[in-house]
Amino acid sequence: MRIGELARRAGTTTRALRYYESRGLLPARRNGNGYREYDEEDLRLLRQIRTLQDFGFGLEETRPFVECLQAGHPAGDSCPASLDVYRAKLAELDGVIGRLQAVRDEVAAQLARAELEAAADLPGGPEPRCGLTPHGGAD
Amino acid sequence: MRIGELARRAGTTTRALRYYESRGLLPARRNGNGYREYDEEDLRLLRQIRTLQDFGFGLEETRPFVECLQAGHPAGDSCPASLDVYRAKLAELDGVIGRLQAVRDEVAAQLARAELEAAADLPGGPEPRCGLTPHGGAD
DNA sequence: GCTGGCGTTGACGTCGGCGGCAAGGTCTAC
DNA sequence: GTAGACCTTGCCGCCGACGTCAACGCCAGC
Repeated sequence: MRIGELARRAGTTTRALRYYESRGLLPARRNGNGYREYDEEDLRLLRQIRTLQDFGFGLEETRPFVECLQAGHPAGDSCPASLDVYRAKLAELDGVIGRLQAVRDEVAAQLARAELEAAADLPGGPEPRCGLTPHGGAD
Repeated sequence: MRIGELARRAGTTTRALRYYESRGLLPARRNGNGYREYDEEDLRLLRQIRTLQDFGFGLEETRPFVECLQAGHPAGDSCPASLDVYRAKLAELDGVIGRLQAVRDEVAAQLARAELEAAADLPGGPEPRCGLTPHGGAD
């Protein structure tokens, strides 16, 4: 099949496919007129890429999975390198989630405080302090 | 004080300050030779910006806080517009965290499955399936 | 007067994953 | 033969928050 059909069947665009090829991720055969030619195996590789991308994996992170499939393994994550990517992504996600959660709690606290102060200011309250408190606590 | 000193005292760079000014966020007076001239109030504004930035707020999101301080309010979050930004950021964070958590759990599950299959493959296991499962479930 | 350390503006580079457009080649159908 | 649907390469644009020059001006000290 050609690039347009492959893109449609994988739910992506020809632009993305050419980009993947330029990154050496999804090589393509060429037929007589220079058109790219793909088969069902390429569709498998591409679906692996797309699935990981949908999960927030970067393109480079999908490479071990693709190479694993290309090497004839039954699944993209049948190889140790893929498992390493899983583990690294897991650690990365845990870090990001933890930091975001901390920020979320801090923002929620600041919002609650500011709302209280606003309510206290209407009847006539005391003088508050300056916005969001820096990380260090004391300046 | 001039731009270099302000940058040092706020823990940022002159480049960032000029950028903020170009965005209309932190205007500067000029002295005779064309140098930017700042005072302690500017330092307060800048610290407000930096604190919010450290929490992951975009520059535009800091604008209401800065304008609130410029309007003479005691804190950057003394104004309704700032509270709206808090609330929007809170909702945004909750959405992002929820999605990341879902991805995290999915990756953890895939990792566990793949590790099991790898262990089962060494002694001689059954045939597994393909990598990470797409969102839809059935294709 | 000359060095060095400040400051100025302007323009381009960064990172990722493509989108969009231009200018052309190729094949099919009518 | 010609419209139109596909394909090709290549290059610029985008998003945010600056970093990194380049080329220059200003001022203090020796």
